[in-house]
Amino acid sequence: MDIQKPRGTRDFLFDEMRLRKHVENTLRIIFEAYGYQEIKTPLFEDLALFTMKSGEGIMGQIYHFQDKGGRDLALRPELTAPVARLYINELQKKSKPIKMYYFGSCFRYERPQKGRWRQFWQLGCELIGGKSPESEAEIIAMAAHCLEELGLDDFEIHIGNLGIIRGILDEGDVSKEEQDKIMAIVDKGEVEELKNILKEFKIHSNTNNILIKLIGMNGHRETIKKVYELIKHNKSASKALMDLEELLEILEAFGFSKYTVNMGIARGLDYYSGAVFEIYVHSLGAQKQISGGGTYNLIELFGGENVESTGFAFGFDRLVECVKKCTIKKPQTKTLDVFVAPISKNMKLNAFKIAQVLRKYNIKTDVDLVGRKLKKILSQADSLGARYVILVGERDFEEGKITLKDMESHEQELVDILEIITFFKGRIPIGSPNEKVVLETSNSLKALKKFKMI
RNA sequence: GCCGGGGUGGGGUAGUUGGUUAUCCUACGGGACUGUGGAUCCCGCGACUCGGGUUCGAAUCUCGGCCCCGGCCCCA
Repeated sequence: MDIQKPRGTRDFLFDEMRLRKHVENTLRIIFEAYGYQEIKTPLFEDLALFTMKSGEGIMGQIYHFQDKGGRDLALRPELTAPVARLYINELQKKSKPIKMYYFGSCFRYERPQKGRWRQFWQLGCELIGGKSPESEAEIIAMAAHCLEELGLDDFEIHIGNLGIIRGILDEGDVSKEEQDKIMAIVDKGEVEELKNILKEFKIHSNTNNILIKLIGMNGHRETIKKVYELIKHNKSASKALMDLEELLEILEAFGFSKYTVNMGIARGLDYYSGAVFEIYVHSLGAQKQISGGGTYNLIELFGGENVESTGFAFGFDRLVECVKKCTIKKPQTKTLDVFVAPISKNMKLNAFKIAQVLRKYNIKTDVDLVGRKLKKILSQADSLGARYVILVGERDFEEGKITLKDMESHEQELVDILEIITFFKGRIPIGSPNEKVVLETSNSLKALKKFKMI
């Protein structure tokens, strides 16, 4: 029987996991440097959590099932809603702002393609109860910080504010439903399609013209002025534009100014209310967006108080792809520092004892478990990338010594059993166990030495 | 859901106008080598994605499924 992994899922092997862990740890450190604390929510939730937010339309892409109790459950397709739920359940009365981050996999039943899988990972955060342009700016600065720390430089951060288009549409007396449809098409960036739907909805030509011009506008900070000329007659759109300008000003104070102002960012969903941003890496191909976020009002939708919330998430898998292609290679940590090789069978137990001492010092140590010949053991140690091999042989052992072989220089030297840890100090990363363990290991080595001296 | 390209040992491949025992490299296991790794030699292991059809005979032709790759749709 040949069982394959489910479509759109992946196995990650050693090298891949090492890279993923590197990316994960890098981001964790930065998120925590900005004061975020990690949370974890269930892998599956009540189905309604996801349908009430986005409507039944998303059902086609949800992994949905009934448990033995007949409950309708769903593997989470994203993490924003679960985090909002967690906030309502647990954190409503905490002092604001609350900063939390998460890392976990999500599931969507979609056609797999480059940059898109059925199980994928998101690493993101939510900032609940912050003030608007400040929180947004800090979050965008943090996102940029992450990318820079990972050594990426071909990313683009596009920032917009939904209040601008909404303001114009309100002014044109466009209904809520029609607005949402229009926003969805703006998000796609299809100008022709937009023209058609504006015609279909019989939108006033004045509003129409402004919109068409507006969504094509993007650039650096000077774009604000151009947009202002276009929409200055509209009070709420102007207010949103001012917010956006303030955001940019703060963002620059936070040290990031490589942004692109983009009026065409709409994020598709109607619960976004203020600033929105998306990050692209064009070299990724069709699925080039690695991150998206903004300010939204989801908590109220779920029955909480009206509290402003800003958040974003990285498409973790896509981020890893970027890092993979990036020329700046991270220093590769050795998977193994030491391999302990008994030269003859009767040295086996001694080899185990020595290995165990090294492990107490957090030295990455492996030892022969299958009783192979020395030649094979060395070959094994070599293919594992071991930096050193400790040869435990009878002749050396008679003198209370072992042979320490440097696999890179091919040199070897006799080292006193009691000096093993000392030998490694300064050569490989070494832990500092507590006093009790130090004493134990030291006694263990002494016993080993005495054992053979007799 | 749609379009296109694919699927031969663990990895990479040759073979595909149908015709012996399916090629080579690598990896892996063992040995030559009883205390010294990446070398060499020998031995071993191991594959035609699955199912139906055509045929005396299918890895090869044909149909369908599954899976992979790229794209469309979608993308909370």
